[in-house]
Amino acid sequence: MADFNAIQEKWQKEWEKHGIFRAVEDNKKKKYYVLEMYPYPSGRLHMGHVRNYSIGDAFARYKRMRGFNVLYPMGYDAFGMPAENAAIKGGTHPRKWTESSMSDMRSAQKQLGMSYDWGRELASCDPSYYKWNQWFFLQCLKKGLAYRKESPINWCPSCNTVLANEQVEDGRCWRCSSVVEQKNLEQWFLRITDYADELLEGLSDLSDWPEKVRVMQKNWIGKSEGTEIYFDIVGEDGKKIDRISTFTTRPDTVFGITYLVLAVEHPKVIEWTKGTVYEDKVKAFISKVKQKSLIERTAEGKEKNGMFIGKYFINPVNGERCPLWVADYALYEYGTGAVMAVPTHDQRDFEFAKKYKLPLRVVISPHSYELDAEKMSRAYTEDGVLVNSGEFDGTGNRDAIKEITDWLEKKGVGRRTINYKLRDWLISRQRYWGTPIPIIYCDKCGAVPVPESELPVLLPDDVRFTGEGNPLLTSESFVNTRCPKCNGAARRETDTMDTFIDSSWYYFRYCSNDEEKAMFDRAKASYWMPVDQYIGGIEHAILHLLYSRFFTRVLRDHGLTGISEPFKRLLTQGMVIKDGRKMSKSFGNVVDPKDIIKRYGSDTARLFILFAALPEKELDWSELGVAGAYRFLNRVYSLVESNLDSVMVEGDCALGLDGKGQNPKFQNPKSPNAKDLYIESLRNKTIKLVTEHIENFELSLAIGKIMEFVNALHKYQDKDPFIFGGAIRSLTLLLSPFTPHLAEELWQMIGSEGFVSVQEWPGFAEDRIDKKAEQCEETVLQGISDIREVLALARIKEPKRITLFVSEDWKYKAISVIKESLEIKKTRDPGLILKTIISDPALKPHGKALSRIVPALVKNQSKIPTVVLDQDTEFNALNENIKVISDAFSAEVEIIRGQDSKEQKAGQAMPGKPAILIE
RNA sequence: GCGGGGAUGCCGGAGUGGCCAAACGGGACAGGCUUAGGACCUGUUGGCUUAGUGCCUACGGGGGUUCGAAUCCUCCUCCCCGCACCA
Repeated sequence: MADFNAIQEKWQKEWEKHGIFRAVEDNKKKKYYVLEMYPYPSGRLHMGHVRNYSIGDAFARYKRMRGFNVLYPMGYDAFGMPAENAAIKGGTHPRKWTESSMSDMRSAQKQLGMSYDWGRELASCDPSYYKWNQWFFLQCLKKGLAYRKESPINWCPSCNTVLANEQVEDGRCWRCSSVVEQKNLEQWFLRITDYADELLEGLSDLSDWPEKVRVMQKNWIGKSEGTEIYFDIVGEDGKKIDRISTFTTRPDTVFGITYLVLAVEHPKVIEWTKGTVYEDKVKAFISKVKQKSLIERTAEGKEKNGMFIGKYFINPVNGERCPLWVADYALYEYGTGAVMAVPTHDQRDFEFAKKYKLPLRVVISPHSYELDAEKMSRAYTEDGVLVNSGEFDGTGNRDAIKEITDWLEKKGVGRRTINYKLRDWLISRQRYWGTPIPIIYCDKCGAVPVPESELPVLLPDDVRFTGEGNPLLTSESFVNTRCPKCNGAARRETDTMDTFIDSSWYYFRYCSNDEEKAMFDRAKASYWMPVDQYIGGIEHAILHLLYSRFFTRVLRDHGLTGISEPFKRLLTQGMVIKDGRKMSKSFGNVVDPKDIIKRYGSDTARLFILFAALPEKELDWSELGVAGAYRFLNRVYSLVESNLDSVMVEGDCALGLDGKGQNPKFQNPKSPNAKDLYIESLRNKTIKLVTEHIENFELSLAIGKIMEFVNALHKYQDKDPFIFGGAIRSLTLLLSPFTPHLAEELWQMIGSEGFVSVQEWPGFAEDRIDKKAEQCEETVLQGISDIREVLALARIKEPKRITLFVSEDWKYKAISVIKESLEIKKTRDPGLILKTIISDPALKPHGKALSRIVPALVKNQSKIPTVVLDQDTEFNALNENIKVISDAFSAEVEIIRGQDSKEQKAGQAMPGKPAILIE
């Protein structure tokens, strides 16, 4: 049994000593940037991390072996609440806590054998990093992309800070799950909405992102095209007092408006009721609604509440006067905060109107029946024809959308507009452990930006962590400063930035992590960026990935980069679960990677985790599975160790099936025999499939193929040392991305030079024809399972003639087998020949099958001179098709009739199954 | 409600028109090795079976297309995930 822990330590030291994973810009080489979402250093590496890195490392190693100049860095998302909470609890300074966590994490990552370029490491809590957050913020400020505004915001009472919209899940804080409160505060925002349209448009270019993530982002941005309609507001006396605008996507229903609702936050509600009999009641209603939590207000199936506010509006299309209401179902943040209500054609309005006995009027009539407003049980939201709509009666409702909008625009009572759900990004946080916002408040000059020359604004150390309020407020030396403009006494902004700012550009920083004069070196970034392969959890589908896409565009518009999209290809890895639930402390089902590594070694941990499930899927942790991976690695080790005397490594391939020609040193007179050929062709096939699987991120399938190969090598008797040696060499190369330590060890054992980690990936032949393997003995095989191999052999031998005997059951199958053996892919365009065949009704039954192969054969210029298909007389059509084949190849086609000749020729051919004779 | 993804053998999980009773691994069973256990190796692992290159039943359920369907179309059921009073 191999001592995997010793092997892994040995090679980790060697790799480090020789610095083989360092990435250096080289314009002559094609780059490839592999990146995992940098972790928050919580101090404990969990299985999710191991999975994330195992996937990334396997891919980075593979790409490196494919000859790419690979950038594969690691760093830490080092600002954040847990460090601060630890300080409150334990009295350790967040910096200290974070640094020790990072060091634990780093050593665990090194122990796993990840091939990072550690020279590019970064930590976001480092002043040399967060300085550039501040600089970037100031640039945004100059451009008007950063602004300060008082508005209703989400407040987490437990974290003692505000949250961005993206950080509220089901009305709860994304971190601590406390119920989020609504507050009105003055805060800093980034104007991400300026980029809403571009962020949406850009999604269509991200073809290598999971559909799911793209859809989630699309929904989050929530673009909807519609119409703004203006209504004059009148009092009881009919006198116009104001004007209001509403947003709708259904202008075709304007004639059905019977009331209008305003959101409770809408300032006009207070204004218009002031001093009226409605004032007190409305105020009471508003405060009642506002008291409710976000969860209560948005709960499913919640009953809608509202009240009349004593004012009316005039519908511009028909001059009708209808009542104005305030209601909790209108959202102030969306559209204009005012909604035109059409109860007959909107379910929400319908429910509200029924509850408060507001009138209903049908304006869209279904094609096949008539609606009666009195009898409707729910709103009619399908298409139909306009009725009760004046000059628009009889128009289809979809056409009416355009026509009515045109009409509104012409009359100056409406206009086309676009609405987004996306809100600006609130970046202020009332916490200590983050990037200080570089702003100084002066009584005279207002909010004054810190001059760039004074950056970074350092986080002070003289703070007290009381657990109440922002610790930064306790630092006198930080808070009290002088105004950069007037030099008068002033106070610093004590809010820090959302840590998502840090993670929105760290991937640029890796390109030149030591750059002191800029966020990053533009030239280096333009070599490495964009990230070619990004890997991380689905939980960042919106937050981090949307912010990063926004940041990259801002950087672009600032002239710092030429790209718009930071991540070319994205893989969202699945969760690691155990016993049917997520691995988590609260479920008590956590498996510590350290224990697994100690017991089985890193290679086993990595192999299991990659083999147990496809990367995107959930991975069910299984102790038995881990043991299985461990057994497999032992089997591989002993396969090599106990057969070292049969290993002769003279290149990958003895017979030249890799297309490079036969190895001149290969001269075993008994070889190649069928077993040798089988191993050789399996080797070729394995390389091909493993390569394809890795490219498609089907890592578990790639490993499965390697396992099959190992099983076959175990069964390989009377080994030819060249062929076996070549197979072992290939196997070692294939294993290298997955179990790099064992691969290095094997590489050394078989006497190969250098590190396997930086060898060239093995090649494979797409086409297995090899003229130099002609000497292999003439073979006659029969039976279904052999067809494929026989045809492969046939091609090596360049036979004069192949006779394929098929019974009726097998006609179609045989054709498809030929097709596949000749490596003809699906032909979607059957071309001229197909037309000829199916135009004759007599050919119909087999036309389809043959029509797929014949044009393909022609196109591929198959090297088989003669194809003989046995046939039953009733299948005249087959004859015809064979003629087609014959013409296509200008070759002789023999048709053998009857049982006798079949049995004769095939020798042992059994009825019902095909046989092949090679001459 | 809208959107995305699923349902395969004892289990995890491949397979997207014919080498499919279904890869690979786990588990189980039998045998070998061994003082024994473990480890390792070999074989079996849907049912029937005259043991055959045999038959039947099967890839969530119904219907369809096809010479042929786990795979394509259609309807249905159930599960997971995201968004959700977005006008």
